[in-house]
Amino acid sequence: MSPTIKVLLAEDQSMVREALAALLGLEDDIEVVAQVARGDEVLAAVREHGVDVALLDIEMPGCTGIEAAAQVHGALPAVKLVVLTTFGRPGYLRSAMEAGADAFLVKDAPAAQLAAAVRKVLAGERVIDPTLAAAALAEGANPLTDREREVLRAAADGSTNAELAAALHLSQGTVRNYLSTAIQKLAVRNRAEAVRTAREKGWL
Amino acid sequence: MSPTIKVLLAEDQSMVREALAALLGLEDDIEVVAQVARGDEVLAAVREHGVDVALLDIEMPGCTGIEAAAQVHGALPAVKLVVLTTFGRPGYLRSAMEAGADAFLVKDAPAAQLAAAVRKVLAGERVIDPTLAAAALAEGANPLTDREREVLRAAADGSTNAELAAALHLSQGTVRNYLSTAIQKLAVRNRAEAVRTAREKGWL
DNA sequence: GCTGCCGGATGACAGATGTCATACGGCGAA
DNA sequence: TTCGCCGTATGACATCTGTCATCCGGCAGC
Repeated sequence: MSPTIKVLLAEDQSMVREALAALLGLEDDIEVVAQVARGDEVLAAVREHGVDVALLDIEMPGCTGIEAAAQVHGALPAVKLVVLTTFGRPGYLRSAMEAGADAFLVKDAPAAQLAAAVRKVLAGERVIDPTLAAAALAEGANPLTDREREVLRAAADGSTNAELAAALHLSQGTVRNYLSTAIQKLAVRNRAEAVRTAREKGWL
Repeated sequence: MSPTIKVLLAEDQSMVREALAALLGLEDDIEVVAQVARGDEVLAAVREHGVDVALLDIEMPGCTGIEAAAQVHGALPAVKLVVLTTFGRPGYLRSAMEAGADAFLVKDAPAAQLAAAVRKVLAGERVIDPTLAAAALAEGANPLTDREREVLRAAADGSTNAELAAALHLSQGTVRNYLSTAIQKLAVRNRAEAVRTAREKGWL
């Protein structure tokens, strides 16, 4: 009856990407018309191929799937967006939704949900794992300020205060202040734990 | 001519696992006869289904794909082992080979290499990315002692010296000594960097 | 039987990190 | 307009971390 659904797949690991394409290729009503390996190639590819639904992994070089989703949503609001991720972090779900995503799937969900989600978003539905949705709501919003987040992100690789200060054009004392407040807000005891929990919650 | 190749797929993320199954299902001479999501279910499944080739992801609950490979290699040496991983860490390659793996593939290699590797290992070949092999050789062996590795692994989540000491039944001073030697061996400047580089090299 | 290395420990010291009080300009909400 | 928060900064202080020298018992290799 209706023409096939044109899907774009954005995922950096070729093997996974092509495997997902094979999976979707088994569906009669779905056609993978484009594949990209970088977040910053998504928008152009969506435009070029007249994509109906974009399937976006979060962790990608160039820019994240969430940023790509925001770009597509801004430029072509009719395109449906499915965000697909390894990590079921509530903060990711929240950001994805704010970026205009229509569905949020974790990669350890059954494969059948992928094609199902594609059809549902095209029908105007939103697809979100209820457990994750609950977790996202229960956890509340990111308590970190922009600067705190930046400093924490920069500190994630084990850089010292002096290096952070140089990299962010701040004084060492200020760096310590930000880390200190971040540590308190996250209710942890040092920067390493702060990085860890912020990551887990998708707040980084 | 020859009967189909019986393959087992071990990978914890359902969506990826089933997608890889779909991919391999497109090949006439390959049949995915078993899928497991945990490392500790591999050996039993290999036995039960008379598997020819086991495809093992490294990061899995239960036990790692490398440990699973060692088990299978010990119990059923005729079974060919393909280790598949997200991270092309030279240390992983080294451990995989020591565990008896016949092939080592990274997930960002083209999908076609998967079926190709399955056929090659069955023909007695070994399949290893030459760049990775070079990196593994260039890097040398893991310089960390068992204890240093344990302490570093335990320190990875940001635990303080006191917690590490308690968890590992050591004195705080000893914990600091191990971390200090690990930091020197890895040529870095603090425990966070040590964790980071040890992870990168697959030495953790 | 030495010589090394590993696991384990102590003490001392320097430098890094975390906390707190305090300050100032800007900006948004009440 | 006043209050509060953010970004930025300083100084002082306590604690944590990293380094080093030194020690012990055990065990492997020469």
